Amino acid sequence: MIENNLVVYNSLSRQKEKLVPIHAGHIGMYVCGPTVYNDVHLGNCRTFVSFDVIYRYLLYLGYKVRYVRNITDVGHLLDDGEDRMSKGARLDNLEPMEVAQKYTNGFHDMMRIFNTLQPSIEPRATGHILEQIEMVHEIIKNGFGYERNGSVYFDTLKFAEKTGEYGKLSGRVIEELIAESRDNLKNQDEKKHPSDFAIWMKASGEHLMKWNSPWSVGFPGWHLECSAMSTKYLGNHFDIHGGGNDLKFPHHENEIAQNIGSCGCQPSNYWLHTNMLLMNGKKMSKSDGNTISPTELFTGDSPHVSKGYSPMVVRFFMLQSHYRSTNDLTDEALQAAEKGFKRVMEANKTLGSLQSNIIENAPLDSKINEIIDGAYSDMNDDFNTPRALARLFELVTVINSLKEGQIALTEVSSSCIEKIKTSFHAILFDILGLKDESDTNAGPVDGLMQLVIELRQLARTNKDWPTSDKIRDSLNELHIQIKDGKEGSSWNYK
RNA sequence: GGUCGGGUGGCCGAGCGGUUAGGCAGAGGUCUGCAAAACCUCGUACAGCGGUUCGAAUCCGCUCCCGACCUCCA
Repeated sequence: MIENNLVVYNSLSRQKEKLVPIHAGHIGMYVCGPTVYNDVHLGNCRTFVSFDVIYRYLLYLGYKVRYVRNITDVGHLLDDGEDRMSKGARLDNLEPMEVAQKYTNGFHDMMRIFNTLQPSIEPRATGHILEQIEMVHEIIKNGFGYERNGSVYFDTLKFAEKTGEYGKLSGRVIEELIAESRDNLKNQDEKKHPSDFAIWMKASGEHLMKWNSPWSVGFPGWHLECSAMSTKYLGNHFDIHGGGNDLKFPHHENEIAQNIGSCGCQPSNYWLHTNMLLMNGKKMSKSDGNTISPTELFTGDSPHVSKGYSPMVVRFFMLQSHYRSTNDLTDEALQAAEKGFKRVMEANKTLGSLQSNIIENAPLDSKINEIIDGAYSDMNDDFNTPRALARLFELVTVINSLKEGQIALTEVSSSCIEKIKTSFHAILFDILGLKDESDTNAGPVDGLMQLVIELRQLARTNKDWPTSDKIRDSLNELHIQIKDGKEGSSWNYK
């Protein structure tokens, strides 16, 4: 039995709740993955990085987590009724599955670049057509679905009347949906009610992706795959369901309707929603052009940034805001994140070489323990990464002070230093999922730099300042910074 | 128009009844051959107007701005 003090904000109840797993020690988590008809954009990345931290923290607490994140490769309609996959295929002159594979690969590459852990299961919508058809059966059997010309619709009005569940998550009232629903939707005339949505759609002749079903040759509705796949791999009722804020309605609302409509139970206890990534104050969005691709951000090839920022700097930047807050991406903010990130990573290196002779009960121990415990409390409070990071920066000051002698080594016990090492590492790498990008330069560079530093030190000892400064300045031009400390010099990439 | 969420110091961003958030930038200092790095100190803040309270950035009301969803989006 794992004890936790974890509190999460549940979108369903609109308040923070203690996380109590259905099965002690186990957590089932479903996160809506990407629709693979285009390159992933940064907004997707922010959401998946957020859930990556959530996943990592649950693992850190000791839970056995089944993390399911789907790939939607069918059923996602455009305004004109064309399937996204089919449209992608037509434009690129490819098989629909070729499109799906191409962008799935790209998505996976980007997830790796952002250092996210892979989900336990990554099911594809097209691999679960049978399960979806089965769910349509159940919904019809329970009286919440009706067929029109080979398509099947979910009867939202009847569902709302019978269960009172429709609209709870997104705060919508069915009468308002009647009044406000647009009438330019596909097959509007087939629906009994404007807010009804397709769970199975009959395919037109030229439609590329289609399957046989009792109702027609067609394809499943957009929301259905998540209901079917979460049920298949996590059961009728699981712990956490996550996704971007913009999926609350209609996607998640309809998902809930389908799950309750087919098996009678609310699929998930806790609904977690990430907020949007903004750029210059506006939602970053594929459709309105206010966007920068991850690659452009890394290379700096975009009018929105003055230079490139590394993946870990971007990840760090994202973690400096809370997942439920909007995060405004600006060049200035990224520069600040870059400096902060490097400072933390440098401190981590410094930490490795710190030693203390005092075994226990040194004067600063309790203060340091407070900072560390505080960081874990922050994570327990709905995964408050910006606060946890703030504590880490307090530790950075302690670490640097110990190194430079502003704090005497006798003021901190060796066991406390060990605790700093353990916690710093756990939070930074295991939980927040950051990594030190400068570590990748193994090979002869370290040895070379040692030699250069020794030669420069020789020059300095001889008061040969021109030589000493030439070495420093030339290295600087190569983006290598020399840092002269009390115990000799060290270096790092700028 | 409906629903929801915001407006915090130069920028980003936590907090959400009494405590220094933190990062970056800026000012002064320590250290240094000089510089950088590091450390120390400092500054200016809670959109506006009322109210509740011993006490409000934090609660209530009004006003003004901004954003999201309502239509594909993480």
